[in-house]
Amino acid sequence: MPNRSPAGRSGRPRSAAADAAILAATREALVELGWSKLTLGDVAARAGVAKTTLYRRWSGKNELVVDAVAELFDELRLPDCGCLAADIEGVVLQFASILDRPEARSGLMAVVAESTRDPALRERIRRSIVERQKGLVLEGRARAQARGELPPQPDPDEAARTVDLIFDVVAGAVVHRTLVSAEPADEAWVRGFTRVLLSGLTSRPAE
Amino acid sequence: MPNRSPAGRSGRPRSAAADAAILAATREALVELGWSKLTLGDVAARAGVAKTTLYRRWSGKNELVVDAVAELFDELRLPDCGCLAADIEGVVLQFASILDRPEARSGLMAVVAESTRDPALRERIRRSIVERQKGLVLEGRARAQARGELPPQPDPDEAARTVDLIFDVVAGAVVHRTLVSAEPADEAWVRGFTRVLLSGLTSRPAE
Amino acid sequence: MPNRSPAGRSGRPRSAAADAAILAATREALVELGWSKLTLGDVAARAGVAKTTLYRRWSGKNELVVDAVAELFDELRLPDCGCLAADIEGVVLQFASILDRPEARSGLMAVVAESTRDPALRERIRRSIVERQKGLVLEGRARAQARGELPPQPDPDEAARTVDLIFDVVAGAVVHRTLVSAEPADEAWVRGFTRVLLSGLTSRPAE
Amino acid sequence: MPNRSPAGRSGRPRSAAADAAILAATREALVELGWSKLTLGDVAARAGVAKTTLYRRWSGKNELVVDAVAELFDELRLPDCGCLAADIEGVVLQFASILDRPEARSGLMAVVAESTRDPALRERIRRSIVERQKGLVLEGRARAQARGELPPQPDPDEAARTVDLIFDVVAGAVVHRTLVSAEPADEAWVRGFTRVLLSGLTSRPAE
DNA sequence: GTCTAATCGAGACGGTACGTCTCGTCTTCAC
DNA sequence: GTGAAGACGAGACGTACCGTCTCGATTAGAC
Repeated sequence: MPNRSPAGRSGRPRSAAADAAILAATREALVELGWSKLTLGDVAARAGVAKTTLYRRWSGKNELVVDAVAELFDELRLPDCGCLAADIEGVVLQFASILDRPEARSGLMAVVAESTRDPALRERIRRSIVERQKGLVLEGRARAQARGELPPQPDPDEAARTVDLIFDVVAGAVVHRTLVSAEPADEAWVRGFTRVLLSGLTSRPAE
Repeated sequence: MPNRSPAGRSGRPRSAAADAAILAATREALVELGWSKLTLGDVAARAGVAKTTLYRRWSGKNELVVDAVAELFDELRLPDCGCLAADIEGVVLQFASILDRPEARSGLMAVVAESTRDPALRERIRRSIVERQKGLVLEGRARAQARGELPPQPDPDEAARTVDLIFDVVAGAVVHRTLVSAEPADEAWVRGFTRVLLSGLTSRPAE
Repeated sequence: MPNRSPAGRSGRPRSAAADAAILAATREALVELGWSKLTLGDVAARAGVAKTTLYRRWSGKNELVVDAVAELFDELRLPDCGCLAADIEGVVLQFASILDRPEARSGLMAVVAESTRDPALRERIRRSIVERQKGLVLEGRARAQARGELPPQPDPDEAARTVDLIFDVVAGAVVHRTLVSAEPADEAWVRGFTRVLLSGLTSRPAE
Repeated sequence: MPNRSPAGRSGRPRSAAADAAILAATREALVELGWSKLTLGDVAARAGVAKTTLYRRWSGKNELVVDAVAELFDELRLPDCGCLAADIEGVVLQFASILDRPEARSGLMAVVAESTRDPALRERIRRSIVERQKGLVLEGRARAQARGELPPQPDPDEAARTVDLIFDVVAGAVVHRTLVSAEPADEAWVRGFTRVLLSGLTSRPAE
């Protein structure tokens, strides 16, 4: 994830341990200080690394935090519970539990905010964080269509639009619940959300 | 929105024009510089005001930006198109068009990010921005229930939970579409979103 | 000596105490650390002053040290012992005792070295340090000519050249003895030097 | 002049060409950048040599510059013009012409300044630069005494003191004229200086 | 002809200081 | 008492060098 060495050939190679130490230190500092009080000098000191070493690998705070937060999403897995609703509930709960960690809360929205003015940063976020999540949506939808729980969509454009829509609805709702409304996305909420997502508002609650 | 004068009695009264000039300058600076490069000294200079004057009225960058951005949401109105779907589409489009403005894009997510570590700021955002939007949801739901488009919910706790859920789904989806996916929330997307919201994923598209 | 305030009008005036504290701290640091290890951050800390305050007044290390060292030469006075030789011996001893102080030893040659590439610095040294010393030469020569100890020089150009020459010989010899040869310019040495200066090498020693 | 190889036995021998290239690069950098902006990394790059190679041979900037500047003084020769005044004028003009070269102006005073806090450096300067010049004074004085132009000094201590004094006066005056007064030590000045040195201030000018 | 050990270039490393910037406060003077 | 102006202490910024280190690739003599 960090910048590569320029030529790649001669000279002393970059320490691989430093990368890991820096990312861990970044998450630690996010927890303790939050995004706005996090300084690269402090991160370097926590990692036992010189500032220059950090700047050689990342071009700034934004890029560093994206990489540090992205690793949190590595643990996302699509469960296979046998029915679509349970699968959705499972993955949404995982997502919510990641967003519940302070290093994610502090960092994620901040880099998204910065990305509104920095296309390279937006692309980095997309590659590091968003695409992984979208893959889960794709996989879940395919599995549900195979089971007959969702209607098939033969038109690939239409299918892509639907995946994007589902992704924005799911991720957006969880993020908004967690960070804006600042309420826990707990099991009860996830159950309600899944019902609306699958059946819509106009259906009766299934007591 | 800014802090009130302490005693309120004698001496020269505060310039009312200064408040407006400062908020306008803040939005201008947000457009040009974005959140992270915006400085209060710069805002004061744009507004033709001393830094002291600014700090007397707002306690910091976060509070100032919340107030500056909140004014953008004053124009949100619930249309009355006669049917729930059209009402939703109308208000979502309005919301999307506000989020399309650079002063909102840069500022909104940034203050939300900051608010994860600052309860007072979160409360300010809730009062200035979120409650107004939630009011629209409440009003629209009531109207739809009167029309019979939505099932009634006699239990007030259950009703409040539903309003919160709808709000998180609608606002979250639009924000995610606009800022994270960085795609326009245009009419086509809004129509698809409204269909899912009302009918759920399991229903067949209404070709 | 430090830079003046730009407009000179409104706003908080610069602290006069800060100037004195900074110059004193500079001399202290010169004694402890020497020129090359002296840092402006350290000087600011010793003076109980922010780095910005220091940089607002001086444009860099060179200018600051010139001013700090220049104050040491304020105490130079031309004695009036009744005869030229004694007057010269007196003033040279004073000069030597200043050059014996570590804050002068460390700083003076360093700024002279820097001034070889910086005309503005050279001019600052001339105004702050050199002219004062040259004034003593002028005064002493006039007094000696009045006493008949030195031949009169009616041609003003020739007179100016002679003053410059004397100045370079006296100051150069003391500086070279003190800093390059690193031997003390004590009374015995000063006596020998004065004899050569007045009578030349070809004369016999006056035992 | 550079450090010797440690053991001296087997393994690849040090490149002799590198020494010369480094010293030449040092003088080049002194001319272009001056002492304070000269960096060892830059010198190494100019010499086409790795920083390691440079540090293996010299322990720091001071030592390197002393050696680089010392080579400039190799060309100093005592002329034999038949009379003391002409000999002095000749050697002083040579000295002045060396001090007129930018690589000497920038470097010489700087290392002298550093040497006030570094006895090892002072000793290196003495061995590399000062002793050579003092030898010329010794030689010239012996020649002048043989010719009867200077009085003999049978006491060796007294003789040594006189040599030191002459050396400080001559070298100090030229250095001060060149670097502090920043005026050229041209023929006219040298003639005036020599007259004062030999005959003293109290003698009448020999029109 | 190996072997072998010090050399070479390149460049990353932990440090430290740089000079600039912004912060939020304080001090002065004019209205 | 407010307002513009601007100095103040504080501290992070990103860069530049420092002098050291770790690499892989030469080299010259010793075997």
